[in-house]
Amino acid sequence: MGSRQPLSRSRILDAAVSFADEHGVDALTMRKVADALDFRVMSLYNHVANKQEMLSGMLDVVVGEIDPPATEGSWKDVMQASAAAAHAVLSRHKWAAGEWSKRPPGPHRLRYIESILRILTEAELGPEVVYRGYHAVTMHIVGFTLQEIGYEETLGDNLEEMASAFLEEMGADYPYMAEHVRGHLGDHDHGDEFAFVLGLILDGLDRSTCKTRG
Amino acid sequence: MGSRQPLSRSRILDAAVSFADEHGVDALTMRKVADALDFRVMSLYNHVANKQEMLSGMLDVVVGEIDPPATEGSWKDVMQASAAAAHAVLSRHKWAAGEWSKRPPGPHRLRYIESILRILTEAELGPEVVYRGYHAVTMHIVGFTLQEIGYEETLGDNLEEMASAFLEEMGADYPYMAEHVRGHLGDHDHGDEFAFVLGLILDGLDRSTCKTRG
DNA sequence: ACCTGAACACCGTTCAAGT
DNA sequence: ACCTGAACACCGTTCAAGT
Repeated sequence: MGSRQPLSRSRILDAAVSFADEHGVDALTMRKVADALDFRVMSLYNHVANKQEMLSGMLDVVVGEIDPPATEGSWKDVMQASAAAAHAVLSRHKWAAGEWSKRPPGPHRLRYIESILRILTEAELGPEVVYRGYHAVTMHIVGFTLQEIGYEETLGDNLEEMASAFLEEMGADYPYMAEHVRGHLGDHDHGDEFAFVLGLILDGLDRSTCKTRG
Repeated sequence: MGSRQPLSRSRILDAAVSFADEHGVDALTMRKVADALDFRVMSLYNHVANKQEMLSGMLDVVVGEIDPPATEGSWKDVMQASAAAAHAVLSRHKWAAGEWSKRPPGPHRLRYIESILRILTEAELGPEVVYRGYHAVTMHIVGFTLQEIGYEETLGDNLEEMASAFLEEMGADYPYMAEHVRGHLGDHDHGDEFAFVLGLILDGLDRSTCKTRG
């Protein structure tokens, strides 16, 4: 808590990330971050420009936790593993996916983007498929995680309770949704959906390259 | 502006949506919404519970603008058209995609979800593919739009300028990104990326059904 | 160079008072 | 039933003063 080492940008970002992990990004306040570090608010402004810039820095700290992709293996396996690593990190910092598209990329994210593009380029998919594939893959990583977290948070802790309440109240009006909710509840194993959908995209990219080639 | 009809939940939501469209959701304030309607702040609380609930209502207003899917045609065509309609609406209200995963679904969104599930169910893909397909499709609609808007907003109005500045400064350090940025800048037509990636997903779902069917 | 007290212009929300 | 003045506990940020 109140460790009285001198303040620094890095210590501020770390404290802010921890706070957001624990209390959510909506509760994040310059004053709360300063409190956690046992300094007064205004001191923060000696090391970060303002709250927006601090949030950009926080996201880049998180992106820095994503392991760089493997240097060998089939491109699809490498891509799947790298996406899984990103997914794990974004699941650990539940506020981060929501910030992803709002913040300009910092140094860690630039390197991350570069690594994704490298995988796709070295797969020799052709420039057009690389271009579109990059957007498709990053969209999936961030979008899927965001959706997953959204489910958890809006349904709250008592997931089962909420779901069965929905089934009783509105199940008759929304038959297809009722069926879907039953799918969420049931003990049926849906496997790794994140990897499954990414697989569809990667296979599709592969196939559309073949079409272009031949 | 200051039309002095009596206040109502619906008028408040409409005014708030207009304000967010014009100035962004970060600038949205209870006081500003009240000002736009020529009432005082506190009056809003007679019609909406609080700011969070107002935002949920605003998102549901936006979802209500999405045309319901066609009742005939191949399931992929229907899905593509419905997704395009949603994409158009979310592009018109640039703040909405970012709220999507944060807000509990309102009545319009429940009907929207139901319509997506109906399309997939009637396509006879099998329960497992319907379950995963629903997540994949909604993820794509919201995630892709979010990413598109993020590009626009972080790059700002002077897109070309920013991009060529990046190319000169960091092009050497990030060769793959440099190539990608050139793709964004060039006059090469990339076609409808939104539809293209959704196509990969829909074809993949179709194919994985065939596999399951055996 | 870095920390901070005081201050400013704003927030969301409540509550009692009006009509 | 709906509107509102006053107030409360908070914000982000600036600036001049301290060391």
